[in-house]
Amino acid sequence: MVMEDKSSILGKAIPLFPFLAQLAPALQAEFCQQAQLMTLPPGQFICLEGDTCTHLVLMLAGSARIYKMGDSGREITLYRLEPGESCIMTASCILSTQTFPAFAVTETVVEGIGLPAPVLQHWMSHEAVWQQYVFGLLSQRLIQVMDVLEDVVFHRMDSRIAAYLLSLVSPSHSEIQITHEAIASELGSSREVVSRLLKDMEKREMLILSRGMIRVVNPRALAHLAQ
Amino acid sequence: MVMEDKSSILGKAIPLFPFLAQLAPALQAEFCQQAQLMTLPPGQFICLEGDTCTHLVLMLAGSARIYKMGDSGREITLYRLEPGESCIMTASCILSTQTFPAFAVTETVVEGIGLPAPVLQHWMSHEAVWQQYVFGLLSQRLIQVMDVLEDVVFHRMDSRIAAYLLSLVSPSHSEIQITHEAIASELGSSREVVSRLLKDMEKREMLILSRGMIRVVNPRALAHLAQ
DNA sequence: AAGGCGTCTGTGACAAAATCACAGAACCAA
DNA sequence: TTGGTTCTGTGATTTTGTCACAGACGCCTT
Repeated sequence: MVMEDKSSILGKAIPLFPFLAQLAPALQAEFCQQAQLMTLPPGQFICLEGDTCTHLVLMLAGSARIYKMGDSGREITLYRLEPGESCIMTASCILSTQTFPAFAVTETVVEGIGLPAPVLQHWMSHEAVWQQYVFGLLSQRLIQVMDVLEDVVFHRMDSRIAAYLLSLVSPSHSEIQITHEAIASELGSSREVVSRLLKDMEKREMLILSRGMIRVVNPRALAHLAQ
Repeated sequence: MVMEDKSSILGKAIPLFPFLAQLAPALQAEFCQQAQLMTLPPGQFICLEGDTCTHLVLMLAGSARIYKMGDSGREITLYRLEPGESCIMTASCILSTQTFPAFAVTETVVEGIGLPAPVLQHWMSHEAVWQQYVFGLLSQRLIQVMDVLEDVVFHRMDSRIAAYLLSLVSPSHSEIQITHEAIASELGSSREVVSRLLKDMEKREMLILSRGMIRVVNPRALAHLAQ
C-alpha cells in the first residue's frame, strides 16, 4: 500500500537524519508525502555548474563528489557527500535562487531522498530543526573548503599527494586502486605532474606503481613527506 | 541615561540588520541588554587562528579581512566583513565549539556590536529570523571561498592581478594606493612574483608604477589580460 | 641640508609546477 | 591475435615560488 511505502521512507531516513524524529507528526506525514526515494547509478550527475536546483537530496547510501572544473578541463574536489549528509549547496541555491556553483556527481550507487525545492523553502523558513541541520552542514562545508584552499595555496604537490595516499590506506590494506588522472582531479593538478612525482616516490622506495594501482610499501616515509 | 544609551544600539543596528526589527519586543529588549557597542582601531585582530570565539561581532562601519596564513608567512584573503555582515565563522565556531580556522583583522576603524557566545547560542536555537540571517550569510561565504579556490587553482597570476587591480579602480579614479606585498597577500602569492608581473604590465604600458602606488593607464588592456 | 633608517621595489639564479607533445605499455573485446 | 582504448612515462618550455641581495624612496632627526 502507498501509506506503508511512504512511511517506510521515514523509517529509512531517521537513523541517518535523527532530527526528522523531532518534527511534529503532521510534518512527518508531510515529509513522507513529499519525499521521493531515488537510486542513482555511479557517474550520474546530480548538479551541473550553473544549474538551477529543483530538489534537495538527502543521502542514504553511497557517495558523491562535489568539484570545480577549469577551462582547461582540470578539476579539483571540494568535498564529498556521504550518508547522513545532503547537498547543502543545493539548499543554499534554492533559498537564494542562485545557480549551483560546481559539479556534483555520484561515485557509487547512491540511494537518496529527493525533496522538491518549494517544500524545502517552506520548511526552512518555519522549522527550527531543519534550520539547525542545514546550518551545521553548511558551516562544516565552509571549513572543509577553506581547508582545501589552504592546502592548495601553501603546501607542495609531493606532500599533498603523500597525504592523500595515506588517507586511502589502512594498516591491513596497502593497495590503492586509483589512476594518476584521478589523483590529479582530486588535488587540482595535472596528470603529468602527479605521474612524475609518483615516479620519484617509487624511486625512493615509498611506493610500487602499476597500472591503476599503487601499493604503499613505506608509509612512514610517506608520512614524513606529508609532514 | 542607561535606557536611552542601550536602546540607541538597536536604532543603530536596525538599518543595517533589518531582521532585528522582526524580533518580538521582549527579545529586542534582551538584545539591547546584551549587546555591547565597540570601536576597534585599524590592524586590530578580531580572531586569531585557533581562537575560541567568545563574541559575535555585527559590523556597523569599517571593514575587516579574513585570511589564511601558511608556515612561510604567505597569506591569502578569503573574504571581507562589511557593514551589515558579521563574522559568521565566529557564529559557526560558537555553535560547534570549534576553534576559528583563520585570522580576522580590522582594515579600518571598525564600529561593531558584540554579542556574547551563550546569548547567540540561545537565540540561534530558538529564533527563526536569527537562523535565517546566519544561514544567508554562511551560504554567501561558502560561495565566496569556493570562488577564491577556483581562481587560485585555474587562473594565471597575471590575469588574477589584472582582475584585482580592475576591481580597485573606477573611471574617475585610476590611482591605487597599495604595495606589491599587499597584493601578494590578497592573492596568495609572493611579493617577488607580483613585482615581476607588474613590471611586465608597466613595460606593456598598462600601468605606471611608483612607490606604494599604481596608476592604471590602459584599463582595456588590463581587462583583456584578466579575460 | 645631511645623514640614517625602515619600508618598498627590482632582479638574478634556481626549484617546483603546469602545459604541450608524443611515445609506449597494459588491458579489453572482437 | 589484433585493434582500440585507457593509462603511464618523459623531454621541452613556460609559469610560479623561493632565496639572496642590492638599490631606491620617504621620513625623521639632528
